[in-house]
Amino acid sequence: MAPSLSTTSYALLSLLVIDGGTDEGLTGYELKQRADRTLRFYWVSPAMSHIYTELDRLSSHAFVRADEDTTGKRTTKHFAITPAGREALQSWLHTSEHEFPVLKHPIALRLMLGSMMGADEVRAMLDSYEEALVARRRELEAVREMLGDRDAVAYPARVADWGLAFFDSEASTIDRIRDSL
Amino acid sequence: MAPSLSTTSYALLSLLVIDGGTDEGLTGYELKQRADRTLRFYWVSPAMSHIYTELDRLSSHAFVRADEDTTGKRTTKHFAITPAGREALQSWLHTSEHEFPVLKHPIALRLMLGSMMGADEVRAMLDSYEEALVARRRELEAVREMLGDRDAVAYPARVADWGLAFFDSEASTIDRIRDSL
DNA sequence: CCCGGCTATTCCTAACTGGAACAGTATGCT
DNA sequence: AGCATACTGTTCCAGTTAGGAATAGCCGGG
Repeated sequence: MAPSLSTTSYALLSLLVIDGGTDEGLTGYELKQRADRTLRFYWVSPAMSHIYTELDRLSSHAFVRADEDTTGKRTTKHFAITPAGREALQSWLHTSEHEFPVLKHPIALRLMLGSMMGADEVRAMLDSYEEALVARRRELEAVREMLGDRDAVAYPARVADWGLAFFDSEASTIDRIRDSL
Repeated sequence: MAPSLSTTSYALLSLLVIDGGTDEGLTGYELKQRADRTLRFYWVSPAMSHIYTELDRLSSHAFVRADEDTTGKRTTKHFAITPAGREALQSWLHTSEHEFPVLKHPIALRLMLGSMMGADEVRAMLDSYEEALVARRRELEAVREMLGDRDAVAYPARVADWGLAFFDSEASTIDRIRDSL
């Protein structure tokens, strides 16, 4: 029955619910910006090309409606979620198969070969990861602050807190490993 | 100069250093088993077909040597890292940009839409994630125990500890979110 | 008016997944 | 010994996901 879409498809659909629910939908470009701002913290930031192919797919299932805007010389498309799309999202939320998170951690991968690097280089690597982590945390903090404690966005706020906790856990792991060298 | 390989290529190369360093190399099949046991905790567990294509690629760069075993009726190939391969791995460790970790978190993604699910269903989802987390943690604990506190595997042990810390952080986040519902 | 940066989309290629198909090997049972 | 079964090992194919570059209109300031 329900066509099996990829998780990223549903992620985009959920962006259309959260960010594009009120007005007349978002362009692929805008969707990319929303994804870069929030989705990337707990999923991926899909490539532009990927977003457009997913939108085509969603469109073919009538889960999104594509409104062409031909006012200028260029026709741009605004995508909005349809009732069928909301239904599909609902039934996906209810399915009990919850996949386990996947962590692709290049730093841990390199740390595995620490003996080929030497303690100094390992320390330098951890330092630069810590810096990147601080920067990334600040970006997420900004998102978190924008959410505030409004009831309407209580769940997104919880997800943001989750991300912050992850960053903090990473930071303290870095400290512990550095001390162990 | 250095042909740019994917991170997964280097990950497989590092498995050949760690697991296949002493004897005469590993088969693609064995490599898959090693990957399933350790690599998946901080990177991915590549599909068999992917492993073989990467081995072909590594072979074409002479970073691995393919020894054909024709003793039985079937010829199997054992792959061992070459000095050139070690060099490539070294220079990857030293030179390349350290990408930021990517976390693909289906549970967080669904939690985002918690208001479409209702508190009970959210709780159920968190419960089942917690269970999966406990199981996964146990598997990693087993790996960690096998490593012990031998100096030779001090770095892999640190990576395993990192993974355990991540699981613990996830568990406590689940608790906190459940309390907030 | 033209230059640079933003908006918007498309195309091409590479990375990666999953499944099926095929075949040899080791084991344990009757 | 014969046989079933599970494990080992490899290849092929079809599809999905991802990244980069190319293209082009839009929009403000000097």
